[in-house]
Amino acid sequence: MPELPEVETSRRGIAPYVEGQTLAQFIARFPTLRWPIPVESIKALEGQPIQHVSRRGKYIKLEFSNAYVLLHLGMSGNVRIVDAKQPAGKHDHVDFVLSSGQVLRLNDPRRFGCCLYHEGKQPHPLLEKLGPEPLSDDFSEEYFYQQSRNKTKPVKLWLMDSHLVVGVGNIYACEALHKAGISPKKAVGKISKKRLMKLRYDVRETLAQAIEQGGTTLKDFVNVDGKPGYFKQQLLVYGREGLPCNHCHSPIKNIKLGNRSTFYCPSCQKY
DNA sequence: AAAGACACCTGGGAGC
DNA sequence: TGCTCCCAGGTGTCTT
Repeated sequence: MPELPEVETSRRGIAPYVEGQTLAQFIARFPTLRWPIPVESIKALEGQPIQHVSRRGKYIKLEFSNAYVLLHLGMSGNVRIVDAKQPAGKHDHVDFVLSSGQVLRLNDPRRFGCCLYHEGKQPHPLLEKLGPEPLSDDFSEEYFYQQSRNKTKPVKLWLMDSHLVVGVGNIYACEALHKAGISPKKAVGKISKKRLMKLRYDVRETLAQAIEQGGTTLKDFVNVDGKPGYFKQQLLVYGREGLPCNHCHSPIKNIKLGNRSTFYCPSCQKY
């Protein structure tokens, strides 16, 4: 489900209900998501306030005074704020019961997400090697250009590598490349500086617009209010195989790149 | 060093 | 109706 805009939408949705609340109780109904849930460590945080809900890439951090809980939504996860009396449904694996009587509830059918504990000065190992935030100044023109040189990877796979930049998943990689008019197969090292700068701009614009729209709902993504994201209406290529390109009316193609579906317009994105 | 394959897991839809 | 097969918003790890 979630790329950066969906995670940010989730973060913004839960923050007002969670920040400043004390963790009254931690409940894990399933022992393992992608990795085992460190139940004892997180339970030890009971009684402490959750000071801040932040985000790094596609990870959500629930920050306590001296530790944080790291959540990832994987492919199918979502977080909701529900009343404590609401019975847990299938795949409602984790509850953070709050002093308000509400619950931050993590649902993740495929269990590709995670719920981890971390303390100490160093960042969690999973966060350590992440590239810059795409909407931050660290994601600079110079950085983007320098990283691209002498690389033979198809540009789409390069864009989706979280060591380069975080948060760009399959949907937004396809969309940004379409806006930039670049073939997803093109070796990134062979793309001119001018076209790369356009791509960098389009990555940022696509993500920013999707955040504004509350993310993309393909199937079942909902924000904390239970509402879908509205960016799907603006998708230019993703999921539009065979339909006419909005720009040139050629049929959109779907090819496999790195084993992921890749939608593009073979006419607008020839090179 | 870098690219590619594979792994993890459930559910929905297509086709028979 | 029900079976099988394929596909899905991610990403760490192992193999070439």
